[in-house]
Amino acid sequence: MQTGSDEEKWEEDCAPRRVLELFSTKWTSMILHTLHARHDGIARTGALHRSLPGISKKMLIQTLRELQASGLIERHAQDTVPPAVSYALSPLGKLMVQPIEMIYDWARTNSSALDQLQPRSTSRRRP
Amino acid sequence: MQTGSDEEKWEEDCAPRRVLELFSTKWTSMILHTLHARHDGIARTGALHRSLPGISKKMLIQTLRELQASGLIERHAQDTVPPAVSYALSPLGKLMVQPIEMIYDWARTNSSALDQLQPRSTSRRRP
DNA sequence: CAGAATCCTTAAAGATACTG
DNA sequence: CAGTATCTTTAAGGATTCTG
Repeated sequence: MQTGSDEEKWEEDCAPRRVLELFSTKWTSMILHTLHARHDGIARTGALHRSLPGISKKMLIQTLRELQASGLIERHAQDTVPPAVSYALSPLGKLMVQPIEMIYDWARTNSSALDQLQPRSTSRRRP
Repeated sequence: MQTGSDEEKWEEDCAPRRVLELFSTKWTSMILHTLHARHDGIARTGALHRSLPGISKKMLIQTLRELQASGLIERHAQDTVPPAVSYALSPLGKLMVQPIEMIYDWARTNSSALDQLQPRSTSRRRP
């Protein structure tokens, strides 16, 4: 009994669920994390792409667009040729980085325990 | 520069990504959270169902099966009629509850800032 | 370099009905 | 009460090609 209101009101649209939605898109958290932890909050498209093993160009751009629409990152384009585009964490983005880093930190310090986690047998496609 | 190894090795299968995968299944975190926060770690199927607004019976059972296969919960069935089944957090499950609660706590204390988050326009189906 | 435009393949999710 | 069995729908993700 910590805060007083132990009778938590369960709405379908509560703050936790909104955050979880962000986590549910595969690349969202990884992009925000990489932007923060590897590029100090701002990076060009190509650099970002190279820092994210496994992502396709399409998913990178698409997720960046969604992050921009959500107000988590800002897109800065210099009208040169060839074009130079940077993506930077917005203030709201820097806030959202907090829970993401919490997860990353927790995962790293508990990585050995996580080895016991039985992996899900999804997408067992042969190479 | 905190830990020393700032040159983080990026593998596709690292601890953070494994945790994020759990978060990517819609109901996983909510079930674990509910089990922990509303039922003290153990609950019967029906009670759990009633505590999770919006979930279908199929998704509940299906996700419970996956959580069980991952070793996060244990299923206890009494062979009576009608059957009485309980699901309880395993030790590993209690561990995984930690990051989930971190997210929930963070989301609640930052709920006002989260209002600025532009919702994604997915599933705009009319009722 | 950055991105748009297609096409395609899978899962995730949900609705519904049936069973012991 | 707890669970299975189907059947749809939709979205997520990915591969590839083209453009300024």
